[in-house]
Amino acid sequence: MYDHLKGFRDFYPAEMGARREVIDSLEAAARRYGFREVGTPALERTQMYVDKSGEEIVEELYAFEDKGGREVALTPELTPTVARMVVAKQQELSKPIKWVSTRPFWRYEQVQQGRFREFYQTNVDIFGSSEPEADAEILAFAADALTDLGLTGEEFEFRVSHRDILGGLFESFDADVDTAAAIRAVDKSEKISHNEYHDLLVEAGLSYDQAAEFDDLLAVGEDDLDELVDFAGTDRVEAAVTNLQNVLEAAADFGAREYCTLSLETARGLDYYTGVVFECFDSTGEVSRSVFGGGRYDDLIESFGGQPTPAVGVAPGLAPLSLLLQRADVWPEEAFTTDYYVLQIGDTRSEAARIVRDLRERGHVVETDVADRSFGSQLNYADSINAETVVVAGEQDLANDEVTIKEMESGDQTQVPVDEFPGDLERPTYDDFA
RNA sequence: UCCGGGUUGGGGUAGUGGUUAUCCUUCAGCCUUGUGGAGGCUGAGACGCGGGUUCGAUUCUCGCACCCGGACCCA
Repeated sequence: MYDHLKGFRDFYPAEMGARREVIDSLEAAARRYGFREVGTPALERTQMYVDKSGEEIVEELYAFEDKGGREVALTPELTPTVARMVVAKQQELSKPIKWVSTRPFWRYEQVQQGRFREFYQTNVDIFGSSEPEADAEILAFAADALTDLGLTGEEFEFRVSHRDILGGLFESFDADVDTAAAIRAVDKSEKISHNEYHDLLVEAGLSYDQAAEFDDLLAVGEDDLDELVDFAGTDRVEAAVTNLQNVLEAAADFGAREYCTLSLETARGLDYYTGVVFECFDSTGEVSRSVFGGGRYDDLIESFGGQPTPAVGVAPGLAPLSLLLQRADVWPEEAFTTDYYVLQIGDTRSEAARIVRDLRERGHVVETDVADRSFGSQLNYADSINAETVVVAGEQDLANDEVTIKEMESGDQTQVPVDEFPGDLERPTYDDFA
Protein backbone atom coordinates (compact mmCIF):
# COMPACT_ATOMS: atom_id res chain seq x y z
CA MET A 1 0.00 0.00 0.00
CA TYR A 2 1.21 3.44 -0.88
CA ASP A 3 0.10 6.64 0.81
CA HIS A 4 -0.78 9.55 -1.33
CA LEU A 5 1.27 12.70 -0.89
CA LYS A 6 0.11 15.29 1.57
CA GLY A 7 -2.22 17.77 -0.07
CA PHE A 8 -2.83 15.56 -3.10
CA ARG A 9 -6.24 13.96 -3.38
CA ASP A 10 -7.93 11.05 -5.13
CA PHE A 11 -11.42 11.61 -6.38
CA TYR A 12 -13.58 8.49 -6.66
CA PRO A 13 -16.44 8.43 -9.15
CA ALA A 14 -19.24 9.65 -6.88
CA GLU A 15 -17.37 12.74 -5.73
CA MET A 16 -15.83 13.25 -9.15
CA GLY A 17 -19.30 13.34 -10.67
CA ALA A 18 -20.21 16.24 -8.42
CA ARG A 19 -16.94 18.02 -9.19
CA ARG A 20 -17.51 17.51 -12.90
CA GLU A 21 -20.96 19.09 -12.65
CA VAL A 22 -19.54 22.13 -10.88
CA ILE A 23 -16.67 22.56 -13.35
CA ASP A 24 -19.00 22.14 -16.32
CA SER A 25 -21.33 24.75 -14.87
CA LEU A 26 -18.52 27.27 -14.36
CA GLU A 27 -17.21 26.73 -17.86
CA ALA A 28 -20.65 26.90 -19.43
CA ALA A 29 -21.18 30.29 -17.81
CA ALA A 30 -17.83 31.47 -19.17
CA ARG A 31 -18.62 30.19 -22.66
CA ARG A 32 -21.86 32.18 -22.71
CA TYR A 33 -19.76 35.32 -22.26
CA GLY A 34 -17.53 34.29 -25.14
CA PHE A 35 -14.53 33.30 -23.04
CA ARG A 36 -12.48 30.88 -25.13
CA GLU A 37 -10.73 27.93 -23.59
CA VAL A 38 -6.93 27.84 -23.59
CA GLY A 39 -4.69 24.89 -22.80
CA THR A 40 -1.51 25.50 -20.88
CA PRO A 41 1.57 23.57 -19.72
CA ALA A 42 2.03 22.13 -16.27
CA LEU A 43 5.68 23.23 -16.18
CA GLU A 44 7.17 26.66 -16.71
CA ARG A 45 10.57 28.14 -16.08
CA THR A 46 11.05 28.92 -12.41
CA GLN A 47 12.47 32.29 -13.35
CA MET A 48 9.07 33.47 -14.58
CA TYR A 49 7.65 33.21 -11.08
CA VAL A 50 10.73 34.71 -9.49
CA ASP A 51 10.43 37.71 -11.82
CA LYS A 52 6.80 38.18 -10.95
CA SER A 53 6.82 37.45 -7.24
CA GLY A 54 10.37 37.52 -5.95
CA GLU A 55 12.96 34.95 -4.95
CA GLU A 56 11.05 33.83 -1.83
CA ILE A 57 8.39 32.31 -4.05
CA VAL A 58 10.66 29.37 -4.86
CA GLU A 59 10.01 28.01 -1.36
CA GLU A 60 6.36 27.69 -2.28
CA LEU A 61 6.94 25.99 -5.61
CA TYR A 62 7.43 22.44 -6.74
CA ALA A 63 10.63 23.51 -8.44
CA PHE A 64 13.46 21.34 -9.74
CA GLU A 65 16.07 21.05 -12.44
CA ASP A 66 14.99 19.01 -15.44
CA LYS A 67 17.24 16.58 -17.30
CA GLY A 68 18.27 19.33 -19.69
CA GLY A 69 19.52 21.46 -16.82
CA ARG A 70 16.57 23.89 -16.94
CA GLU A 71 15.19 25.27 -13.70
CA VAL A 72 11.47 24.50 -13.93
CA ALA A 73 8.44 24.57 -11.66
CA LEU A 74 4.97 23.09 -11.61
CA THR A 75 2.66 26.03 -12.31
CA PRO A 76 1.37 27.57 -9.06
CA GLU A 77 -1.03 29.88 -10.90
CA LEU A 78 -2.14 30.67 -14.43
CA THR A 79 -1.62 34.41 -14.69
CA PRO A 80 2.06 34.42 -15.67
CA THR A 81 1.42 31.73 -18.26
CA VAL A 82 -1.44 33.57 -19.95
CA ALA A 83 0.55 36.80 -19.73
CA ARG A 84 3.38 35.03 -21.54
CA MET A 85 0.92 33.73 -24.14
CA VAL A 86 -0.56 37.17 -24.70
CA VAL A 87 2.86 38.73 -25.13
CA ALA A 88 3.93 36.01 -27.57
CA LYS A 89 1.00 36.60 -29.95
CA GLN A 90 0.15 40.15 -29.07
CA GLN A 91 -0.14 41.33 -32.66
CA GLU A 92 -2.29 38.55 -34.02
CA LEU A 93 -4.83 38.19 -31.23
CA SER A 94 -7.92 40.33 -31.63
CA LYS A 95 -8.76 42.45 -28.61
CA PRO A 96 -10.22 42.13 -26.19
CA ILE A 97 -8.74 38.72 -25.50
CA LYS A 98 -11.14 36.66 -23.38
CA TRP A 99 -9.84 33.36 -22.11
CA VAL A 100 -10.99 30.64 -19.71
CA SER A 101 -9.17 27.62 -18.36
CA THR A 102 -9.83 25.00 -15.68
CA ARG A 103 -6.77 23.12 -14.53
CA PRO A 104 -4.80 21.86 -11.58
CA PHE A 105 -2.08 23.97 -10.01
CA TRP A 106 0.54 23.06 -7.45
CA ARG A 107 1.94 24.90 -4.49
CA TYR A 108 4.19 23.54 -1.79
CA GLU A 109 2.35 25.03 1.13
CA GLN A 110 0.62 23.98 4.30
CA VAL A 111 -2.61 22.10 3.90
CA GLN A 112 -5.70 23.38 5.67
CA GLN A 113 -9.40 23.70 5.11
CA GLY A 114 -10.06 24.42 1.45
CA ARG A 115 -6.35 24.50 0.63
CA PHE A 116 -4.37 21.69 -0.89
CA ARG A 117 -1.03 21.27 -2.61
CA GLU A 118 -2.75 20.26 -5.81
CA PHE A 119 -5.86 22.28 -6.48
CA TYR A 120 -8.15 23.20 -9.35
CA GLN A 121 -9.01 26.68 -10.48
CA THR A 122 -11.08 28.13 -13.27
CA ASN A 123 -9.29 31.24 -14.52
CA VAL A 124 -11.26 33.82 -16.47
CA ASP A 125 -9.46 36.85 -17.86
CA ILE A 126 -9.97 39.78 -20.21
CA PHE A 127 -6.92 41.40 -21.79
CA GLY A 128 -6.94 44.61 -23.76
CA SER A 129 -9.68 46.70 -22.19
CA SER A 130 -9.29 49.21 -19.42
CA GLU A 131 -12.97 50.12 -19.59
CA PRO A 132 -15.17 49.62 -16.53
CA GLU A 133 -17.35 47.32 -18.63
CA ALA A 134 -14.55 44.77 -18.62
CA ASP A 135 -14.32 44.78 -14.82
CA ALA A 136 -18.08 44.57 -14.64
CA GLU A 137 -18.19 41.68 -17.08
CA ILE A 138 -15.84 39.72 -14.84
CA LEU A 139 -18.10 40.43 -11.87
CA ALA A 140 -21.16 39.46 -13.90
CA PHE A 141 -19.58 36.22 -15.03
CA ALA A 142 -18.69 35.37 -11.43
CA ALA A 143 -22.20 36.15 -10.27
CA ASP A 144 -23.74 34.06 -13.03
CA ALA A 145 -21.40 31.19 -12.29
CA LEU A 146 -22.45 31.13 -8.64
CA THR A 147 -26.17 31.55 -9.24
CA ASP A 148 -26.06 28.84 -11.91
CA LEU A 149 -24.77 26.54 -9.20
CA GLY A 150 -27.84 27.27 -7.09
CA LEU A 151 -26.50 30.02 -4.84
CA THR A 152 -28.49 33.18 -4.19
CA GLY A 153 -27.58 36.70 -3.17
CA GLU A 154 -28.36 35.67 0.39
CA GLU A 155 -25.44 33.30 0.36
CA PHE A 156 -22.50 35.19 -1.08
CA GLU A 157 -21.23 38.69 -1.60
CA PHE A 158 -18.50 40.31 -3.63
CA ARG A 159 -16.56 42.74 -1.50
CA VAL A 160 -15.36 45.30 -3.98
CA SER A 161 -12.49 47.68 -3.48
CA HIS A 162 -10.04 49.69 -5.54
CA ARG A 163 -6.28 49.58 -5.25
CA ASP A 164 -5.79 53.08 -6.55
CA ILE A 165 -8.13 54.53 -3.96
CA LEU A 166 -6.03 52.93 -1.26
CA GLY A 167 -2.74 53.87 -2.88
CA GLY A 168 -3.96 57.39 -3.66
CA LEU A 169 -5.09 57.97 -0.10
CA PHE A 170 -1.75 56.84 1.33
CA GLU A 171 -0.02 59.14 -1.13
CA SER A 172 -2.12 62.08 0.01
CA PHE A 173 -0.90 61.86 3.58
CA ASP A 174 2.04 64.01 4.49
CA ALA A 175 4.17 60.98 5.20
CA ASP A 176 6.60 58.63 3.51
CA VAL A 177 4.37 55.57 3.17
CA ASP A 178 5.44 52.12 2.01
CA THR A 179 2.30 51.60 -0.05
CA ALA A 180 2.75 47.87 -0.53
CA ALA A 181 3.18 47.29 3.19
CA ALA A 182 0.26 49.58 3.97
CA ILE A 183 -2.00 47.70 1.56
CA ARG A 184 -0.97 44.41 3.12
CA ALA A 185 -1.95 45.91 6.46
CA VAL A 186 -5.36 46.83 5.04
CA ASP A 187 -5.73 43.31 3.70
CA LYS A 188 -5.14 41.93 7.18
CA SER A 189 -7.27 44.47 9.00
CA GLU A 190 -10.29 42.22 9.40
CA LYS A 191 -8.24 39.42 10.90
CA ILE A 192 -6.30 41.36 13.50
CA SER A 193 -7.14 43.72 16.32
CA HIS A 194 -7.67 47.41 15.87
CA ASN A 195 -4.43 48.21 17.65
CA GLU A 196 -2.40 45.71 15.69
CA TYR A 197 -3.84 47.17 12.50
CA HIS A 198 -2.82 50.68 13.47
CA ASP A 199 0.62 49.40 14.47
CA LEU A 200 1.08 47.95 11.00
CA LEU A 201 0.00 51.19 9.37
CA VAL A 202 2.50 53.07 11.51
CA GLU A 203 5.22 50.62 10.53
CA ALA A 204 4.31 51.43 6.92
CA GLY A 205 4.94 55.12 7.57
CA LEU A 206 1.79 56.75 8.92
CA SER A 207 1.53 58.41 12.31
CA TYR A 208 -1.01 57.01 14.77
CA ASP A 209 -3.29 59.99 14.15
CA GLN A 210 -3.05 59.43 10.42
CA ALA A 211 -3.74 55.74 10.86
CA ALA A 212 -6.91 56.52 12.77
CA GLU A 213 -7.91 59.06 10.15
CA PHE A 214 -7.28 56.56 7.38
CA ASP A 215 -9.27 53.93 9.23
CA ASP A 216 -12.24 56.32 9.39
CA LEU A 217 -11.94 57.16 5.70
CA LEU A 218 -12.23 53.51 4.67
CA ALA A 219 -15.52 53.18 6.50
CA VAL A 220 -17.13 55.60 4.06
CA GLY A 221 -20.47 54.55 2.60
CA GLU A 222 -21.15 53.73 -1.02
CA ASP A 223 -22.88 57.05 -1.57
CA ASP A 224 -20.19 59.12 0.07
CA LEU A 225 -17.16 58.16 -1.96
CA ASP A 226 -16.78 61.79 -2.93
CA GLU A 227 -15.63 62.46 0.62
CA LEU A 228 -12.49 60.55 -0.24
CA VAL A 229 -11.92 62.77 -3.25
CA ASP A 230 -12.37 65.84 -1.11
CA PHE A 231 -9.97 64.55 1.49
CA ALA A 232 -7.21 63.61 -0.90
CA GLY A 233 -7.72 66.38 -3.40
CA THR A 234 -5.70 64.52 -5.99
CA ASP A 235 -6.51 63.56 -9.57
CA ARG A 236 -5.45 60.03 -8.79
CA VAL A 237 -8.05 59.47 -6.09
CA GLU A 238 -10.69 61.27 -8.09
CA ALA A 239 -10.01 59.07 -11.12
CA ALA A 240 -10.02 55.93 -8.97
CA VAL A 241 -13.30 56.81 -7.29
CA THR A 242 -14.89 57.60 -10.64
CA ASN A 243 -13.61 54.32 -12.05
CA LEU A 244 -15.02 52.34 -9.13
CA GLN A 245 -18.39 54.08 -9.49
CA ASN A 246 -18.41 53.38 -13.21
CA VAL A 247 -17.64 49.71 -12.65
CA LEU A 248 -20.48 49.43 -10.15
CA GLU A 249 -22.86 51.20 -12.54
CA ALA A 250 -21.92 48.85 -15.36
CA ALA A 251 -22.32 45.92 -13.00
CA ALA A 252 -25.85 47.12 -12.31
CA ASP A 253 -26.68 46.95 -16.01
CA PHE A 254 -25.04 43.53 -16.23
CA GLY A 255 -27.10 42.15 -13.34
CA ALA A 256 -24.25 41.81 -10.86
CA ARG A 257 -24.65 44.94 -8.76
CA GLU A 258 -26.88 43.30 -6.18
CA TYR A 259 -24.06 40.94 -5.23
CA CYS A 260 -21.49 43.69 -4.75
CA THR A 261 -20.73 45.46 -1.50
CA LEU A 262 -18.30 48.33 -1.19
CA SER A 263 -15.53 47.19 1.11
CA LEU A 264 -12.39 49.28 0.96
CA GLU A 265 -10.83 47.08 3.64
CA THR A 266 -10.60 44.40 0.96
CA ALA A 267 -7.23 44.78 -0.67
CA ARG A 268 -5.94 41.37 -1.73
CA GLY A 269 -2.39 40.72 -0.64
CA LEU A 270 -1.04 40.60 -4.13
CA ASP A 271 1.26 43.38 -5.30
CA TYR A 272 0.33 43.37 -8.97
CA TYR A 273 -3.28 44.49 -8.70
CA THR A 274 -3.82 48.02 -9.95
CA GLY A 275 -7.52 48.93 -9.97
CA VAL A 276 -10.74 47.27 -8.92
CA VAL A 277 -10.21 44.24 -6.71
CA PHE A 278 -12.85 42.03 -5.16
CA GLU A 279 -13.23 38.94 -3.04
CA CYS A 280 -16.17 36.58 -2.77
CA PHE A 281 -17.28 35.77 0.77
CA ASP A 282 -19.85 33.52 2.35
CA SER A 283 -22.57 35.90 3.54
CA THR A 284 -23.28 33.77 6.59
CA GLY A 285 -19.62 33.81 7.57
CA GLU A 286 -19.56 30.08 8.10
CA VAL A 287 -16.83 29.80 5.51
CA SER A 288 -14.50 32.18 7.23
CA ARG A 289 -12.01 32.66 4.45
CA SER A 290 -12.36 34.41 1.12
CA VAL A 291 -13.82 31.94 -1.35
CA PHE A 292 -12.02 33.45 -4.32
CA GLY A 293 -10.95 36.80 -5.64
CA GLY A 294 -10.06 38.78 -8.68
CA GLY A 295 -9.24 42.18 -9.96
CA ARG A 296 -7.47 44.39 -12.40
CA TYR A 297 -3.77 44.05 -13.16
CA ASP A 298 -2.92 46.56 -15.84
CA ASP A 299 0.87 46.49 -15.57
CA LEU A 300 1.65 42.79 -15.69
CA ILE A 301 1.70 42.28 -19.46
CA GLU A 302 4.06 45.19 -19.94
CA SER A 303 6.32 43.87 -17.21
CA PHE A 304 6.46 40.60 -19.16
CA GLY A 305 7.82 42.48 -22.15
CA GLY A 306 4.61 43.15 -24.02
CA GLN A 307 2.88 46.28 -25.19
CA PRO A 308 1.03 47.98 -22.32
CA THR A 309 -2.11 45.86 -22.03
CA PRO A 310 -4.75 46.30 -19.37
CA ALA A 311 -6.15 43.12 -17.86
CA VAL A 312 -8.79 42.00 -15.41
CA GLY A 313 -9.69 38.53 -14.21
CA VAL A 314 -11.03 36.18 -11.58
CA ALA A 315 -10.06 32.69 -10.52
CA PRO A 316 -12.52 30.60 -8.51
CA GLY A 317 -10.86 27.61 -6.87
CA LEU A 318 -12.88 24.44 -6.70
CA ALA A 319 -11.94 23.58 -3.10
CA PRO A 320 -13.10 26.79 -1.40
CA LEU A 321 -16.05 26.95 -3.77
CA SER A 322 -17.13 23.48 -2.71
CA LEU A 323 -17.03 24.61 0.93
CA LEU A 324 -19.45 27.40 0.06
CA LEU A 325 -21.68 25.11 -2.00
CA GLN A 326 -21.80 22.51 0.74
CA ARG A 327 -22.52 25.13 3.37
CA ALA A 328 -25.41 26.39 1.21
CA ASP A 329 -26.50 22.78 0.65
CA VAL A 330 -26.29 22.99 -3.14
CA TRP A 331 -23.30 20.74 -3.71
CA PRO A 332 -24.41 18.27 -6.41
CA GLU A 333 -25.58 14.89 -5.25
CA GLU A 334 -22.80 12.37 -5.21
CA ALA A 335 -24.62 9.43 -6.77
CA PHE A 336 -24.48 7.61 -10.08
CA THR A 337 -27.31 7.56 -12.50
CA THR A 338 -27.76 4.84 -15.09
CA ASP A 339 -30.51 4.82 -17.69
CA TYR A 340 -30.55 1.10 -18.50
CA TYR A 341 -29.09 -2.15 -17.30
CA VAL A 342 -29.46 -4.96 -19.84
CA LEU A 343 -29.48 -8.22 -17.91
CA GLN A 344 -28.26 -11.36 -19.61
CA ILE A 345 -29.06 -14.87 -18.58
CA GLY A 346 -27.79 -17.87 -20.54
CA ASP A 347 -26.26 -17.43 -23.97
CA THR A 348 -28.05 -14.23 -24.92
CA ARG A 349 -25.09 -11.98 -25.56
CA SER A 350 -25.82 -11.37 -29.21
CA GLU A 351 -29.39 -10.14 -28.75
CA ALA A 352 -28.55 -8.27 -25.54
CA ALA A 353 -25.70 -6.51 -27.31
CA ARG A 354 -28.01 -5.37 -30.06
CA ILE A 355 -30.34 -3.80 -27.50
CA VAL A 356 -27.43 -2.21 -25.65
CA ARG A 357 -26.07 -0.71 -28.85
CA ASP A 358 -29.47 0.61 -29.93
CA LEU A 359 -29.90 2.33 -26.58
CA ARG A 360 -26.37 3.75 -26.54
CA GLU A 361 -26.86 5.14 -30.04
CA ARG A 362 -29.69 7.16 -28.57
CA GLY A 363 -27.21 8.65 -26.12
CA HIS A 364 -28.26 6.78 -22.99
CA VAL A 365 -26.04 5.42 -20.23
CA VAL A 366 -26.33 1.65 -20.61
CA GLU A 367 -24.60 -1.15 -18.77
CA THR A 368 -24.74 -4.87 -19.22
CA ASP A 369 -23.08 -7.94 -17.73
CA VAL A 370 -19.34 -8.20 -18.30
CA ALA A 371 -18.65 -10.47 -15.34
CA ASP A 372 -20.80 -13.52 -16.09
CA ARG A 373 -22.81 -13.09 -12.95
CA SER A 374 -26.04 -14.67 -11.78
CA PHE A 375 -29.46 -13.16 -12.20
CA GLY A 376 -29.63 -12.04 -8.59
CA SER A 377 -26.17 -10.56 -8.67
CA GLN A 378 -26.89 -8.63 -11.83
CA LEU A 379 -30.05 -7.20 -10.35
CA ASN A 380 -28.18 -6.30 -7.21
CA TYR A 381 -25.58 -4.50 -9.31
CA ALA A 382 -28.25 -2.72 -11.34
CA ASP A 383 -29.67 -1.49 -8.06
CA SER A 384 -26.28 -0.33 -6.85
CA ILE A 385 -25.71 1.83 -9.94
CA ASN A 386 -29.22 3.30 -9.66
CA ALA A 387 -30.39 1.86 -12.95
CA GLU A 388 -33.74 3.32 -13.86
CA THR A 389 -34.81 0.48 -16.14
CA VAL A 390 -33.61 -3.11 -16.35
CA VAL A 391 -34.09 -4.93 -19.63
CA VAL A 392 -34.05 -8.66 -18.96
CA ALA A 393 -32.72 -10.40 -22.05
CA GLY A 394 -32.94 -13.94 -20.73
CA GLU A 395 -33.17 -17.25 -22.49
CA GLN A 396 -36.74 -17.73 -21.42
CA ASP A 397 -37.77 -14.27 -22.64
CA LEU A 398 -36.00 -14.64 -25.96
CA ALA A 399 -37.49 -18.10 -26.47
CA ASN A 400 -40.80 -16.24 -26.72
CA ASP A 401 -39.20 -13.44 -28.77
CA GLU A 402 -39.71 -11.14 -25.79
CA VAL A 403 -37.73 -9.14 -23.27
CA THR A 404 -38.79 -8.09 -19.79
CA ILE A 405 -38.84 -4.37 -19.03
CA LYS A 406 -38.51 -3.69 -15.32
CA GLU A 407 -38.83 -0.35 -13.59
CA MET A 408 -36.42 -0.57 -10.70
CA GLU A 409 -37.97 2.00 -8.40
CA SER A 410 -41.36 0.27 -8.26
CA GLY A 411 -40.28 -3.23 -9.23
CA ASP A 412 -43.03 -3.35 -11.85
CA GLN A 413 -42.28 -5.26 -15.02
CA THR A 414 -43.85 -6.33 -18.25
CA GLN A 415 -43.11 -8.41 -21.34
CA VAL A 416 -42.37 -6.67 -24.63
CA PRO A 417 -41.76 -8.24 -28.07
CA VAL A 418 -38.02 -8.11 -28.61
CA ASP A 419 -38.29 -6.46 -32.01
CA GLU A 420 -40.27 -3.61 -30.48
CA PHE A 421 -37.49 -2.68 -28.09
CA PRO A 422 -36.35 -0.01 -28.25
CA GLY A 423 -38.31 0.28 -31.50
CA ASP A 424 -39.01 3.84 -32.55
CA LEU A 425 -38.97 5.13 -29.01
CA GLU A 426 -36.21 7.53 -28.01
CA ARG A 427 -36.17 6.61 -24.34
CA PRO A 428 -38.51 3.71 -23.65
CA THR A 429 -39.40 2.91 -20.05
CA TYR A 430 -41.82 0.58 -18.31
CA ASP A 431 -44.60 3.15 -18.64
CA ASP A 432 -44.47 2.95 -22.44
CA PHE A 433 -45.46 -0.71 -22.36
CA ALA A 434 -47.52 -1.10 -19.21
C1' U B 1 8.05 25.97 9.36
C1' C B 2 5.01 26.14 13.92
C1' C B 3 0.67 24.77 17.46
C1' G B 4 -3.46 21.37 18.80
C1' G B 5 -6.19 16.78 17.93
C1' G B 6 -6.18 12.17 15.40
C1' U B 7 -4.94 7.02 12.72
C1' U B 8 -7.92 -0.56 14.76
C1' G B 9 -10.83 -4.71 8.04
C1' G B 10 -13.49 -0.67 2.26
C1' G B 11 -16.72 2.70 5.88
C1' G B 12 -18.13 3.32 11.21
C1' U B 13 -16.45 1.27 15.91
C1' A B 14 -15.21 -1.84 20.90
C1' G B 15 -11.02 -3.33 23.49
C1' U B 16 -6.44 -5.18 25.68
C1' G B 17 1.19 -5.33 28.05
C1' G B 18 -0.25 -12.18 27.06
C1' U B 19 -4.65 -17.99 23.48
C1' U B 20 -8.45 -17.23 17.78
C1' A B 21 -9.04 -8.60 18.48
C1' U B 22 -15.51 -6.89 19.32
C1' C B 23 -19.79 -5.30 16.95
C1' C B 24 -22.41 -2.85 12.82
C1' U B 25 -22.02 -2.05 7.86
C1' U B 26 -19.75 -3.17 3.17
C1' C B 27 -18.00 -6.45 -0.58
C1' A B 28 -17.97 -11.41 -2.92
C1' G B 29 -20.19 -16.25 -3.43
C1' C B 30 -24.13 -19.54 -2.43
C1' C B 31 -29.29 -20.83 -0.93
C1' U B 32 -31.66 -18.90 -6.10
C1' U B 33 -30.24 -20.20 -14.87
C1' G B 34 -35.10 -16.12 -13.47
C1' U B 35 -35.94 -11.22 -9.84
C1' G B 36 -32.61 -5.98 -6.16
C1' G B 37 -33.80 -2.71 -1.96
C1' A B 38 -36.14 -8.95 3.16
C1' G B 39 -33.75 -13.36 5.25
C1' G B 40 -30.16 -17.52 5.95
C1' C B 41 -25.29 -19.71 5.17
C1' U B 42 -20.14 -19.28 3.65
C1' G B 43 -16.08 -16.32 2.63
C1' A B 44 -12.91 -11.71 2.17
C1' G B 45 -10.99 -7.83 4.94
C1' A B 46 -7.69 -4.11 10.28
C1' C B 47 -4.20 -2.70 14.98
C1' G B 48 -0.44 3.47 9.50
C1' C B 49 5.26 2.73 9.02
C1' G B 50 9.98 2.24 11.54
C1' G B 51 12.95 2.16 16.00
C1' G B 52 13.11 1.63 21.55
C1' U B 53 11.53 -0.58 26.42
C1' U B 54 9.82 -5.72 27.48
C1' C B 55 10.12 -12.73 28.04
C1' G B 56 6.10 -10.65 25.08
C1' A B 57 3.82 -4.20 22.18
C1' U B 58 -2.14 -3.11 18.60
C1' U B 59 -1.64 -1.29 23.88
C1' C B 60 3.96 2.22 26.82
C1' U B 61 7.73 5.44 24.37
C1' C B 62 10.38 8.07 20.29
C1' G B 63 10.66 9.33 15.13
C1' C B 64 8.24 9.48 10.44
C1' A B 65 3.97 9.35 7.12
C1' C B 66 -0.92 10.63 6.38
C1' C B 67 -5.71 12.97 8.12
C1' C B 68 -8.65 17.05 10.61
C1' G B 69 -8.35 22.02 12.61
C1' G B 70 -5.49 26.52 13.34
C1' A B 71 -1.06 30.13 12.92
C1' C B 72 2.20 32.04 9.09
C1' C B 73 1.42 32.66 3.93
C1' C B 74 -1.88 33.13 0.21
C1' A B 75 -0.08 34.05 -6.56
